[in-house]
Amino acid sequence: MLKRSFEHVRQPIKMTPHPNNVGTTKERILSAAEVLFARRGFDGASLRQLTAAAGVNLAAVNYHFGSKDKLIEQVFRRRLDALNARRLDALSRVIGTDNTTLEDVLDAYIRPALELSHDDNGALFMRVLARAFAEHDDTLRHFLSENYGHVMRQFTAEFARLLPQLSKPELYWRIDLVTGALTHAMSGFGMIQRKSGVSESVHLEQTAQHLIRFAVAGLSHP
Amino acid sequence: MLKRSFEHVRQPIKMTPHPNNVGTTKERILSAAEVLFARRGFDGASLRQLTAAAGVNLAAVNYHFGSKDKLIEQVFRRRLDALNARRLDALSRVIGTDNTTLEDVLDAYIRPALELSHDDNGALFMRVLARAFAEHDDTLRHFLSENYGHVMRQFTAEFARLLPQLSKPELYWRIDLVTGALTHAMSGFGMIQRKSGVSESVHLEQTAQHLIRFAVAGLSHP
DNA sequence: GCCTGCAACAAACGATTGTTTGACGGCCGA
DNA sequence: TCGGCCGTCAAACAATCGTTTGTTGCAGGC
Repeated sequence: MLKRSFEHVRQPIKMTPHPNNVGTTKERILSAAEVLFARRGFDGASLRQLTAAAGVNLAAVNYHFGSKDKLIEQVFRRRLDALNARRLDALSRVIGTDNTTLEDVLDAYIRPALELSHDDNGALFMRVLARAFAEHDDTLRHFLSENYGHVMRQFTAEFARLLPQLSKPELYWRIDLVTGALTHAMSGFGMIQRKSGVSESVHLEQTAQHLIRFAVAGLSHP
Repeated sequence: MLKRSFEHVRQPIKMTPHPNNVGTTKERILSAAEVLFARRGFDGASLRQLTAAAGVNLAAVNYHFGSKDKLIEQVFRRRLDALNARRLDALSRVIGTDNTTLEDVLDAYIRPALELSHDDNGALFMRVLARAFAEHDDTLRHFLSENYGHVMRQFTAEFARLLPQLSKPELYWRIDLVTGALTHAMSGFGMIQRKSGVSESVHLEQTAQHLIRFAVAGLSHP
């Protein structure tokens, strides 16, 4: 029997009143939203908690963003724009040569995501993203596809070039499973947690190495 | 720009009024809860939507379960008890012999989960589970660990026996990543969708094959 | 000096939330 | 036949939700 049920998921939580006493009102709202959406979900985090945590007035969200839903969209855009720009930048530096390896492309795919998940509140955003994936929502699917689908297509094309022996469906399957492993690792739910004696940058490097070797094996096995 | 924002995630939805006109009130509530929690999340699904879908009175949830949170817990228990019983049963049939293969153990681990995700409303429960994972909640973590941790430990021990060359941390990493791929595949968000011409059972078999071969490669690479 | 536009604020809006209440009716054992 | 439990029901509860309102202070342009 659970001593405490799942109730706390939707219970009010304690927060330091003004973790963000710097930056513009919009930025403070975005940062506070990222934290609270990660902790409580889109429905679970109320605008009152959110604006209190940001140290701004309740009406500021509707004033600056129009609605709570528009705010959610902006939280996505702010992080995903940066993530995908870095992914494409990293990819452009490793392709086009004859000796491009699978590890290179996977590194360009994985490392920007891992770095995002290790800086600042980026890890929290990864949980927001994992939540959104779990929502399994068609509108989100379209949003991601329309705005960031070209990134995925570019990586897929490169994987196809490096793995010519795989049929299209087979390749898609394997990329899908790699993405699942990556998402899971970044959301940080699994057994693996950073050891107390290990620095943040070392842990990032270890994670990247494990992921890349795992992905290489999963993608290129006969 | 999104034509429609993420708003619909929290908008009222249309449902057939009484999809479950059979079974006891408790069972009808549990089934309806599974469907609605998967579609809208724990916060997004209100007791009024839920009881209306089940065709029961609003107060029935609090009467039979005590609270909404207790109901959530029961939704978990009903499915996870069955899943883990089948996992342990499948595992017990493949271990203990000298010629147990990695494929056998992975099959015992993956197939019950996939079969659950393909029968009845089981696929919806998988989305509930994926959501819960994304919630990244400590109470949920403890609940899963206390109630079903022994299953995971048994599989881990078997993996360790079959992969003696791997250090403990290395093994945990790889199992973690396999779990991520499995969860992702079952939540059904990825690119791979069942083709219209493929029957449900064939698709299950294909998914199992892809997952097992991917997992074998990821677990046992040098 | 006056006016306009922006940003922030307290206060209130109607709607919806989970939960509780008390009454009603049918069933079963005594 | 009576009495008591059990499941169901409409109705109401206080609390909280996202959003809107009207007002205030403070800039910079004319």
